[in-house]
Amino acid sequence: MMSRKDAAARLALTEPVEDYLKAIYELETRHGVAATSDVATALAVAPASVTGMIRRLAMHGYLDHVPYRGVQLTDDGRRAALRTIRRHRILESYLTSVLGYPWDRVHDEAERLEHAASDELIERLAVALGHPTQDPHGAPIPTVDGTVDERPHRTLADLAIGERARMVQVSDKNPQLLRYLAEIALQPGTEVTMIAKAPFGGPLTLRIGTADAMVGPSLAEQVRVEPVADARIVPPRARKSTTG
Amino acid sequence: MMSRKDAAARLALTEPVEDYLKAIYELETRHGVAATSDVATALAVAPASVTGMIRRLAMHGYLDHVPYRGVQLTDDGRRAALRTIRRHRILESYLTSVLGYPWDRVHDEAERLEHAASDELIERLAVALGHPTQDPHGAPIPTVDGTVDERPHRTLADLAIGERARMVQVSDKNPQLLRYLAEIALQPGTEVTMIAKAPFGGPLTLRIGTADAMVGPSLAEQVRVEPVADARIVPPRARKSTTG
DNA sequence: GAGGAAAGTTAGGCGAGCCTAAATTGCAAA
DNA sequence: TTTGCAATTTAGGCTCGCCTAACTTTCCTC
Repeated sequence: MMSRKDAAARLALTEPVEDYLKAIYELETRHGVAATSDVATALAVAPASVTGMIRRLAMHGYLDHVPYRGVQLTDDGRRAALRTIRRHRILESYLTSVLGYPWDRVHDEAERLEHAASDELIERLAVALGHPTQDPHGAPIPTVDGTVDERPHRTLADLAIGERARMVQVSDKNPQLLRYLAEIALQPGTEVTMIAKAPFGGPLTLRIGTADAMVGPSLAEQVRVEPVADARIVPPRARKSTTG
Repeated sequence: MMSRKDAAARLALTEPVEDYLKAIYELETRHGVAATSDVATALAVAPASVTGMIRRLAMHGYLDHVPYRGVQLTDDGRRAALRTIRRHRILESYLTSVLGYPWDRVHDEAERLEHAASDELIERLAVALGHPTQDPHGAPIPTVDGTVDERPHRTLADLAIGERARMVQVSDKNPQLLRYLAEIALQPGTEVTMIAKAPFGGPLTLRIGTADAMVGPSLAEQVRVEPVADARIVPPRARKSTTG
């Protein structure tokens, strides 16, 4: 009858606590489960530290933990995680749209601000942005009441030759990747056609606008896309000013 | 020869450390010295905790400490304090000017954000604001290289009857005071004339624009003013469109 | 089914910041 | 000059969040 502390003795949502909940949420939605060692990697912390924090989080009702078997967020845990993720993504949006940050440098800044900003600030930023639904990397922004449109996506690597798709999302955590994508003008909303795939994990050739770009398969796996219904290769000369 | 740790083992500027340096700086400039107990009060912490932190700060060269006698910031300590104060005041300016925060609610928000914001963010905000020199409460904003125009001011309570002055500054820490000042339209830049002073600590009568307001002496002591050179009571009908 | 590797947990420790209670010091008034 | 109070410091202890080292469990392979 005392496996969980009562709500009065709620665990403070300190910076580390918010980071753990967010990391666990992201691993759960991406891989179905959050392994202790994956959480440790994500937070750059020793596995033993994760076990310790998990016990504390479980004790306060943020997740269920079966030793050696795994961990599952409760509704409370998920709510707390989504609140932090909402903050992060709204901050990223504001930093890029209003303050002119390049998209490869907003992650670290948002990572720190998300713990310090009040709800009021976040909502004022959201209003200033016109209540955006996606952040600069295409990630959906959870609503205040904790719902997200987190649908599974195919990746660039999955596209068949000749298939056309719209880039929808990429992780915000790899600045080098983001800089390269900016270089080849591939960002959320951009349409892309798979031109060729070299065998045995060789490079993929993409058509982005009128230019071709070669990317490695590991990059392609990180870029999430949504196939475009009307999907044929259109020779450059046949398209006129659809974008400009 | 080892009273201070070498620069390599620099003390991390954590949130508490920045708060202590800021509080000590403010007490030093306001009262000449920073007493242990005053620091404790300012930070809502036990005096014994202050002693402990002071030892740590002294060990790392942020201040000089003579036990039982007092504390004095070094150049390093002052620099660190001013950096935090610059962040705080730029954040307050941005929150009011751009995001529409009322001036009585920016302090707490800035207090948390000042520790999380990067130098880059602060400078982008400063640029967006056109490099402001004062925050919404009239406090001077230190420059990046750590200089401030911190000149001593008279207070509203010091004004002689009939004397005219411009309101220059008020503390950002008392929301109720700030809300009342907003109510009687007294903010930095506003001109005010001392109409009457009731004896024995009684209320003071001020003329602000065309309206009169009564304020207590404790409020008047918190409002800093700068006498206006050309100082006579001007009847309302004699002034025409000097501001509009 | 038996090993062994990999994953996870427990044990024991550390520093930062905080606390209370018990000295100690300084100062001001008698 | 003494005395007593106020300010400060020391002593000892706490939690949080992290660590390494040693252990237990799981699971995969033979």
